[in-house]
Amino acid sequence: MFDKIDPRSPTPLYEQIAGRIRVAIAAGELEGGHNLSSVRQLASTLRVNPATVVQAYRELEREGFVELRHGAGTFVRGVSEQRKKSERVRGAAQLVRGLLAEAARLGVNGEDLRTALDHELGRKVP
Amino acid sequence: MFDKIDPRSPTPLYEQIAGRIRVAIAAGELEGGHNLSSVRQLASTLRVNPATVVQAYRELEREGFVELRHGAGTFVRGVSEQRKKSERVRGAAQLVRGLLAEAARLGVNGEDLRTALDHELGRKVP
DNA sequence: CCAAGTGTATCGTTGTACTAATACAGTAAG
DNA sequence: CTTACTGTATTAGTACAACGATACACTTGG
Repeated sequence: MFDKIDPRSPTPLYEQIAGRIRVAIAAGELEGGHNLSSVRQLASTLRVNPATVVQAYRELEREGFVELRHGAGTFVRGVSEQRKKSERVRGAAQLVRGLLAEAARLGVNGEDLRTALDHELGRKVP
Repeated sequence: MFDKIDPRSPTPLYEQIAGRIRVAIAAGELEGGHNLSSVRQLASTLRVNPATVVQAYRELEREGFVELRHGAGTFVRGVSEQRKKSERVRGAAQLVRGLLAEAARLGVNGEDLRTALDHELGRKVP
């Protein structure tokens, strides 16, 4: 899962790490109860400091994707399909609000955004 | 135009300044050729360092909204309605691509985004 | 119980964004 | 020309995020 991680990328290491795991969970590749690599183990694999892995795990914990158990390990949280969907909707709403704020800042209206989104989505799934 | 500017806001001062002017231009309140306040003048008005105003003007220049003329002043660029629209479309597309990248990072799919966008827009313009 | 594993907490170094200070260079009206 | 205005460039200080180093505390299998 972690063949390529780029230390020179503008996106922080811990974000890259969290990102991989996040999508793996969201895609169902990692099921609830799965025991993730330990902090030191993953850090060693990635040639990264353990604290950086911890930061990634903490972010995933705040988002409700994993659970850190002191002395035991880090485990993927089991979430129902129902919950998964509502979480996706909540996440989407938050993203869209950010988008609208940014758009207002640039003088771009909502209709332009809808058109652009349809255009981008249409390209991917025609 | 600059009654309230917040030094304690998380958004940088120069972004706040650029934002006001940007929307004013996009909304047509400032027409092409209009001479903006000088760097020092605006800085004095806002109780801010001139270099901060310069940074705002530079950002607007990169985006093609204004033109800085050494020794003369800073002027609003005249842009045709056609160009304005295409610029808006370009800006919207860029924003949406960023949104999609962020969404992928979080495991949110495009359909969820479209639903969320429609929802948010529907609330504002029912 | 205890040893080897796990996460936790704290601190220091580094890099970068933001803001300011100050000296420089072009323009144009008188 | 001169002067009073414009933008330009360089530098410094501050704040904060990212990353790493190291010592601590909990859990579990033997």
